[in-house]
Amino acid sequence: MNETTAQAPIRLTRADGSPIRVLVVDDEASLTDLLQMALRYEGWEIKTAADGSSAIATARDFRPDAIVLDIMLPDIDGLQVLQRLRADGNDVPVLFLTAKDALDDRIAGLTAGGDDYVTKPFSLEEVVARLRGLIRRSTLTVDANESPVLVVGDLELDEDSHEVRRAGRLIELTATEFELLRYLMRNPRRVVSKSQILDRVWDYDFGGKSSVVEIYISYLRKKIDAEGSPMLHTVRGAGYMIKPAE
Amino acid sequence: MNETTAQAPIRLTRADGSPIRVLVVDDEASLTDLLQMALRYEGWEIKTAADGSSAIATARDFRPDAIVLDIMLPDIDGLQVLQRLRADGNDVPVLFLTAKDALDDRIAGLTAGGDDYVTKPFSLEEVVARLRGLIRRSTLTVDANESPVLVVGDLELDEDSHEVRRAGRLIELTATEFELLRYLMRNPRRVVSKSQILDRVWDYDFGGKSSVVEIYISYLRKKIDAEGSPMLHTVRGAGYMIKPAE
DNA sequence: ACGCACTCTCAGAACATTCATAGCCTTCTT
DNA sequence: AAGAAGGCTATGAATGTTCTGAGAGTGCGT
Repeated sequence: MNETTAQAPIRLTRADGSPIRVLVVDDEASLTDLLQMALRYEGWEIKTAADGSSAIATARDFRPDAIVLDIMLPDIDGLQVLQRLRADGNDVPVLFLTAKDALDDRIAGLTAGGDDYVTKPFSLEEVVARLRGLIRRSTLTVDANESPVLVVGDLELDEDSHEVRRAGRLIELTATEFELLRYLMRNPRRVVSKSQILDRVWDYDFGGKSSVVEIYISYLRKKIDAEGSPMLHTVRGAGYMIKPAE
Repeated sequence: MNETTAQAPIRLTRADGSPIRVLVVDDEASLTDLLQMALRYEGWEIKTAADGSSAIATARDFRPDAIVLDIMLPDIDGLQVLQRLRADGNDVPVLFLTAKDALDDRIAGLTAGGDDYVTKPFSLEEVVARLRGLIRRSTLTVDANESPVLVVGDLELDEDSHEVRRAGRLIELTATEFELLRYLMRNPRRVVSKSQILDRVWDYDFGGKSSVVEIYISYLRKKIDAEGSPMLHTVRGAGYMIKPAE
């Protein structure tokens, strides 16, 4: 039979099957709303906080599996929030949000502890991918059969090495092509609209036309569907879909 | 199966599989925090102490597999802490931290006793490597299949002798090149970002640009990938990755 | 004190990526 | 069958990223 049909929706869970819990901390409501929606859609349980002290309190009660934490907060600095958590003996992995220009010194040393960061503006796919990576690597929460490799038919995408192979042959993708393909492969046999793609794969402040998606689908086709039967399908008036070649 | 996912993170454990325990002793909280984060990420269990007397007490209770011990402590000198431990019959290996200028003969003699030291400021890779070495050599704790030789394809790096060979041919590396290569080889087939590299391989007080990493990658390529197919890969916008040549 | 090896900055070259525009093609509707 | 709508892709400009050569500064050993 076709082993790709057995592929359940890719849904990271705790070892006991209960949903992943994530705490989102940012003082801009529009951002927490956006992240909350996106992460809920992953099947995760989300709580939000708008400042450092309530973040610390919520981290204690809610016991999240990961925290998304803006560096710039109205009361306590995000990095100090991290210190307080660690002083409490809380090992939860943290994904920091930071403005691209405010970078450098403050972030220094963070990734060495297994934490990570993304710069604003980000794409939701990127945040979700980083969170999945952090959670997968954290010792707290592990669903053992969770792998960094997405498979659809003879197409494989490795999130750790960033390698993509079709029928075993290595394919070079640019960063955007990679994220687009990852998104499609996380939704196999499901039509996703151009606006869904734009909302997930492009930065949230992207101001361009939705025809970029067409362009990038075209790039992907040249690389993925170059030989062999096509896996990338246009559903006219609806969007795009990936599925194993017949 | 996909053999690229089979590669487990290199994780030293005790003979019974339980996590390595390390006691970190330093009066600067920022340093113990940094080490704690980094060593936890190795999968180890960490306790910290800020002075000599609590270090001695914790060493008794916690029974660590190794101790990281600053020489300069508010109450008892680090070397005296060592003496007291040994007087107690505790053979735990010790990694001393010392300022570069405070290097004295007494410290130099330590390595003869099976202990070791690093000078501040250090890189986390160096501390972790020294600790791994100490633990590996200590009779207490051994996972038998733990070897000082990292192997990726036909590339070998010996952490004991500091020898690096590609296809059997000896390659001379500078200290920084060696640490960078070691870090990459400890994360084979995984993209590591420039900030991750900077955080792990460069001293914690390094204030420069992340473009040093590009330069050292370039040095490594000239030596490692000089002939034969390349093993060091740039993943544009993401970082670098090492993997066996195809 | 000298020379050598090493580390790191700078600046420009080389290269890759992103995205808009525009014309062509395909499919749908009437 | 014609027109309209939607989709595809070649071209190229602007931008962003990485590589590399030249050289300054540092520290080490002799």
